[in-house]
Amino acid sequence: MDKTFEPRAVEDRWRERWSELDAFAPRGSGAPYSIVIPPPNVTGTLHMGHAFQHTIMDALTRYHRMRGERTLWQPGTDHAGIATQMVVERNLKREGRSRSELGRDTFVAEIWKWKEHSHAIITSQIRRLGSSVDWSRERFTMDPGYERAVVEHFVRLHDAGLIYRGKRLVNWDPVLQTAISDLEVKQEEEDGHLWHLRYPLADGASYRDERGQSHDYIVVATTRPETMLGDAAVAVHPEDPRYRGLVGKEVVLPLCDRRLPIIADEYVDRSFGTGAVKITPAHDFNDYAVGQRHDLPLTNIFTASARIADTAPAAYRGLDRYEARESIVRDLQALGLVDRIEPHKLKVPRGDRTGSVLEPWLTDQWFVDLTRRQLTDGRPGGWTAITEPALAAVREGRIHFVPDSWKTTYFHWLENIQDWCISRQLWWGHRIPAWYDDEGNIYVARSEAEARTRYGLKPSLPLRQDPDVFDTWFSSDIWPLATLGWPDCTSELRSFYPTSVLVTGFDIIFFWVARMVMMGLYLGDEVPFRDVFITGLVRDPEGNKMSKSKGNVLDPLDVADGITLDALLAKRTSGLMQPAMAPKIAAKTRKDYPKGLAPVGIDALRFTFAALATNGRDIRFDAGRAAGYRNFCNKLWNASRFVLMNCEPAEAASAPTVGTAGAAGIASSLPDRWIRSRLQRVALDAARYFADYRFDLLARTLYEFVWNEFCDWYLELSKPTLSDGTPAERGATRGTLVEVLEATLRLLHPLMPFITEDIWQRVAPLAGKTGATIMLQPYPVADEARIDPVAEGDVEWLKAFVLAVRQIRGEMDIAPGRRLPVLLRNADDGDRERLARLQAAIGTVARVDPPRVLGPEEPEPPAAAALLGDMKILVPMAGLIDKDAELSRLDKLIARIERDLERNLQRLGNQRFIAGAPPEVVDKERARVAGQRSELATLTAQRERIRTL
RNA sequence: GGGUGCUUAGCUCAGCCGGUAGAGCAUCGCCCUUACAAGGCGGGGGUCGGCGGUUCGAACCCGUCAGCACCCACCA
Repeated sequence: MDKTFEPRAVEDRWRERWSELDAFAPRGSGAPYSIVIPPPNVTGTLHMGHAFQHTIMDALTRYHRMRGERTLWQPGTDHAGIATQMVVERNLKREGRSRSELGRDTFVAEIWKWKEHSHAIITSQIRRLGSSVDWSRERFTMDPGYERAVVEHFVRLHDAGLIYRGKRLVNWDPVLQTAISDLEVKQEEEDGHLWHLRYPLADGASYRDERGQSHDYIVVATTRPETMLGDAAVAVHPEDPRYRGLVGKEVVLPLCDRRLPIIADEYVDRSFGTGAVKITPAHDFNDYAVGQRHDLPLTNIFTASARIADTAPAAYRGLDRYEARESIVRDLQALGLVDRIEPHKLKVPRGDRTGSVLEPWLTDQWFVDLTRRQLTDGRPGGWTAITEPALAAVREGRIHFVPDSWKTTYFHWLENIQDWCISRQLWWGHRIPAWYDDEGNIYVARSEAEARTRYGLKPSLPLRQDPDVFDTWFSSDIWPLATLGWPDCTSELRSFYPTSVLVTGFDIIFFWVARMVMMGLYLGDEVPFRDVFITGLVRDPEGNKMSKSKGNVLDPLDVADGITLDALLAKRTSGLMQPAMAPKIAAKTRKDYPKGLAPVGIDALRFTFAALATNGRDIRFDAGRAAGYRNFCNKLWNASRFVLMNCEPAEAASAPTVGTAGAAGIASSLPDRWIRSRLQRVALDAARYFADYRFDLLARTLYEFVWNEFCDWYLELSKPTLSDGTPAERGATRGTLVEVLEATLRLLHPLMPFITEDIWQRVAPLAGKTGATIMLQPYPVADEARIDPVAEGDVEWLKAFVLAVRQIRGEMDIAPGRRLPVLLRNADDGDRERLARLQAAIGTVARVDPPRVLGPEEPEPPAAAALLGDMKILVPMAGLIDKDAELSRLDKLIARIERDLERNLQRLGNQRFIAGAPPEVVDKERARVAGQRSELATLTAQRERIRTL
């Protein structure tokens, strides 16, 4: 083995080998365990968040596979309608081409080309990460079988009365020129103005203001003066005394030569502005509702690109909405109709993809009814809305959120849900399976041919398919079903649905999780997954969200493989939407990664994600942490080298190598029993942490076991046996080394697949194990009979002994290599017995001569002292230890004990503590105080002795 | 306007059922001790955001305030 762990070579070797072995496919006849991948968008490449979630999913997959379950991790990718179309449009724009120029078919062909490109990158990234997905089952949301499922999905919902088409006010993106759903709208507070406009009263009516002054107009306040062209009324509150006499009268809409009624509606807030509101039903969601109540006409004044339409006065037609605003305000000012303009903060709706300001716009769209319709397919169980079973499933615990608190968010959204607009005026996506004849009749069916037979249409009747496509999420909400073969009742569907767990981010609980639950229950008659493990977001070192535009993204493979500062700078500053940001991005990058990133390898990257995966919280990616786990890999690598050097047949020729420790009458040494005992406890913990999705605690437990117990203590304790033990003793220790290392590799494998596989291949034969891959070996299960509290106690004693000597050595700056004499005072029988057994180990590990127990009357030489219970450990000072240094060390020790003792005495002096606390706590406290008192006495005496030298 | 989460060492974070605060990184000292200098050994470093309450005992439970973050919502 090389002296240092070189991740890349190891990764490449095993990735290929696993692929040859077809080891990722479900096998065996165990209980099924399945995870569907949240399909990455084919918009580009995987980011840190994907790598994070993949770590978790792969750890779960490998763990359950090793436990012998029939395990499937279903892979695939998502066509991601808007997102992908935008990427391709942007690329075209760079080449000076456009979507409209290409036409639909050519454009879609371009997107397919892009899809292949992005898909190739994504799948190679997934392979690099070691994700053990079953590639043979890979799906894409637009592959033919999936397409069929999406059509079936729509038709079934439609036939059950859960789909309708209608002219509604929707969120319209004038740049993309498509409707989007409520979820895709981001409301941001922005600085704007509140324009107070005077609308003249008709027929000589008048309005008296608070000060009794009479006006021939009323003032309405608006943040969007240009929408006045579409006004249908002015509304006041029914109980507003200021306007009581005006309700039912009319105003003259300036610039438009129209009369508008003054209406009364509870919607109006009397305290805002003047208490009078212009109502524009076709361009505002609230006004739309008011308009419905009062039967107001809908005047659509915008075109699809948010220019003024021909329904408006000629003067403004064709103007962009903001040009129109300026122009209208100018004209109103000229007429003296602008009362005043105030600065005002308002919520501006923007598309989460384009960032463009959205318009509420009146169009024909398809909706899923999530609120009010009765199902017409006679479904048993009292379905009222499709949301109800989805709420019940979580409420009744058939689906568990981890962390549990996310269910609140889920409930809140489903309980306040609106109908879902699923049609998009895009070219990339699933065409809606609906056909129209020339009279506008709609025929929904699985195909045009089916439409004709279903609705009895003549073959000659011309039909046009709806040009729109579905919202991406309308196809991904059946992902767990469709990837397993639905609508066919395949054996995969039967065994792997419901899936075991969904691992995803909180940002798509609404978009995806809730909708999958609804559709899974409706179409699949079962929840789509039992657990939902919600991960946090991966953020940059300052806690900012990672995004290309902020220039703070990291490619997970760059973390694994390392990247120079220059290359990272180039990646982050190229192809920016706002090139002006480049210097700022470069500066921040230089600050965060002054030397670029050193390679850490996939295993360390994965271990980092696991260790940071605490309780669903967002994580700040910490390159230092990753480097620490790279060191951990190296530690494991070198510990394995040590084991192999000492246990490989050539090295071990002089003694029995392995075999089961304890077999053949070989007595296990204390350290052997201790480390095996610890191993059982670790296996116990690991099982618990997997069950609880506590990957952070899992990682920490394994890290500490390997480093702090196996390496720091067990390997050191094995050395004297390996060099000086009898052949039988050596054989037993070799057996334990190999046995514990081999099991540890299996414990670690789900988190660190590559390094564990590579080492396991060399270690397994020594442990008498065979197998093509560690992946298919059983995950260690604790054997509680091998937990050995006596051995654990003995080793604790030994560690305390060694630490005491090391403390003296360290504080006195005595070279580690220098052997020290040690004398003992007050050793009781237990101490003597342990000493006899552990003398060799102590000698090697603490680098001391065999400790000698002083006789009762034997005088004590000047020495530095430490305590182990009542036993005093003495390191004679002669030629080694400076008197003042030892005095100050003792002072420090004494001060610390005094401080603690004082606090504890105070506690014991408290009657209510004695009376109120459980007796065992009080006893523990008493024992502690007694110990501290005696330590203090001994150390104080020791200090006096040294002082008087 | 509702809701959720967070605040612990210089930094990033653990801390389970309430019982004397932990890790990694950073820092200081001694060491190239044949598994590992990507290492070993030792040290220093915390009023657990503030205040109040419950309790024999609070980082942990309750209340409150402050700050930060996020989510939802139709106030022109």
